[in-house]
Amino acid sequence: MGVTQTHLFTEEQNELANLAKAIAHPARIAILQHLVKTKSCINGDLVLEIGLAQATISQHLRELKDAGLIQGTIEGTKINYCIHPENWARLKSEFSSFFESYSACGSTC
Amino acid sequence: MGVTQTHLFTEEQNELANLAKAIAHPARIAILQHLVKTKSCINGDLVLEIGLAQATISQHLRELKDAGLIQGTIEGTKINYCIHPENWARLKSEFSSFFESYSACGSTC
DNA sequence: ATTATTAATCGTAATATTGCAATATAATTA
DNA sequence: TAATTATATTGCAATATTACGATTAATAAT
Repeated sequence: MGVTQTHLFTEEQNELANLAKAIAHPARIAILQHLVKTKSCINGDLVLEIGLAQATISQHLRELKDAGLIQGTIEGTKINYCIHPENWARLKSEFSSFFESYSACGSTC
Repeated sequence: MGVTQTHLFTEEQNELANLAKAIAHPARIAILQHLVKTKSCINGDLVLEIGLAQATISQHLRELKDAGLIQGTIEGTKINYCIHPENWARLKSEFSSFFESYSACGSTC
């Protein structure tokens, strides 16, 4: 045990859960907020901005990249990360439709 | 190690990450979708609906309750769960403002 | 009172995540 | 080429999560 039984759920449910998991850590929230604010940034900035070790930041960046939320372009020895516009929009719309499926009116609890 | 260093982050970042974590599992997404659809439901329904064991569903329900996303009222031997309207609205608005902080126009990647 | 029904809790095993030091890789500069 | 700089990867330890059987608690029905 200890492994999520993804086969029990729909593609949509697993996808939404994975997207949520990608942002389910304050460091990754902080990274995304920094990317949004500065429009782009390099890995080293984040190590200073956030107090975590370089290896840890790199790991969080990879998770965000794997989830498709950010992309990086090589600039010399540095790597310039930024939000992935299309996937960000998709994330936003998937969460929106999830949240909006509930209209608070007729709750019988 | 293995423990998230919450002290490095703002209240807002930790809160958003925790809310994301609450929905970062397909079973919890499925439970919420079922609650949205049926307006209310009991634990036993979910055990049939989803293929997980009763103890596992109960555990997921507690996580959703701890995050404030659902509430339950006792009805005889059963417990009737439903979405927590105010907290759902808060969740929705926090995610909205997070997603909308990024406007896709000026990305320089 | 005893028995059924329903859900929560406990205990435990398996797996995942978080974090970092050390090392490796890749591009730049002297 | 060698040294430097910046990031990725590896290996490992600590902690968290997921899942479920067994048990418990609380109410309902007989």
